[in-house]
Amino acid sequence: MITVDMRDRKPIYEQLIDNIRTLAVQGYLQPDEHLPSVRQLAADLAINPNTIQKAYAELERQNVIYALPGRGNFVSPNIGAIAREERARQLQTLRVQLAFARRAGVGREEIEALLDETYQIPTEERTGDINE
Amino acid sequence: MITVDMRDRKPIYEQLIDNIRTLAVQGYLQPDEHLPSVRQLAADLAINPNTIQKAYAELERQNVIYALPGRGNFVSPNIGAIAREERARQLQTLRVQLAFARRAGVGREEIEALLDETYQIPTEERTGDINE
DNA sequence: TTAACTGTACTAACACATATAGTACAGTTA
DNA sequence: TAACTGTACTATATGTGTTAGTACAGTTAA
Repeated sequence: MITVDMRDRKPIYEQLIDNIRTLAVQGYLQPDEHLPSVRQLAADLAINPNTIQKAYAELERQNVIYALPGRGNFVSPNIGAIAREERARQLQTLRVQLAFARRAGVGREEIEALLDETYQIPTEERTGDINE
Repeated sequence: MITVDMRDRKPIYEQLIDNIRTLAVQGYLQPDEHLPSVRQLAADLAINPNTIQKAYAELERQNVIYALPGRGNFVSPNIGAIAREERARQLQTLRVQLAFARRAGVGREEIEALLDETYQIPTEERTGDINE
């Protein structure tokens, strides 16, 4: 489900970019799946079509989706490369955050406990339904 | 050393807040140490005094520093509570980032490797010199 | 006492990013 | 043909961050 949070400090178009890329990378959107049109998604989320267009344009630049003028926007078929990039980015962000945590006085044992917690919960189900 | 990065998306006053709080919490600034005056720091960093004032005001609100009108701004003597808050915040941020990393497909072993890397490097030296 | 510091409180102006509103045009589809 | 689609504009509004300038009261040292 594509959503936005108006109270979030992050701009709407960035929320959309991260949201849709995550959905695509994690398999909640199938390759070549037809995304909602600019005007339709704008109506659904009650925001301006220009904002949707801005997000779609950036997602196309990132090769997460592709556009066929007159037809619509579609999920990129080779999402694997995007997934690898996303994975690398999350790993790098985690590396930085680990350093911050250590400098703040967090002990390794505490992080191990967090790891247990994080990997305890089983992986979520994936379907082709965009609304999940 | 108090610094700002003009290219950073984060506002200058927020950089200053995080920067100074980190220096205080990690012992690079001593309790009751005299901070640079609003006008002096503005001159050093080549930014507007109002921006410094905004950061100092917020740091005082967070009990990281205290102000004596006519005298200057000083590091809070009971920085311990601030340090505990900072530690909790970093832990919470780490918790969220771990969840993101897992969802992006990062395996537990990779994170264990990052942990080794993070806790391998010995702790840095701390001095009372503000310029370190 | 005076001069030079200090924090603090304003107003005004500017720059920038975000978001909205409206219009237009060309390609696609039923 | 009608109703979709993406795309490209211009204009406007808004909020945030930053700068500029002024002012006033408290502190400190010569």
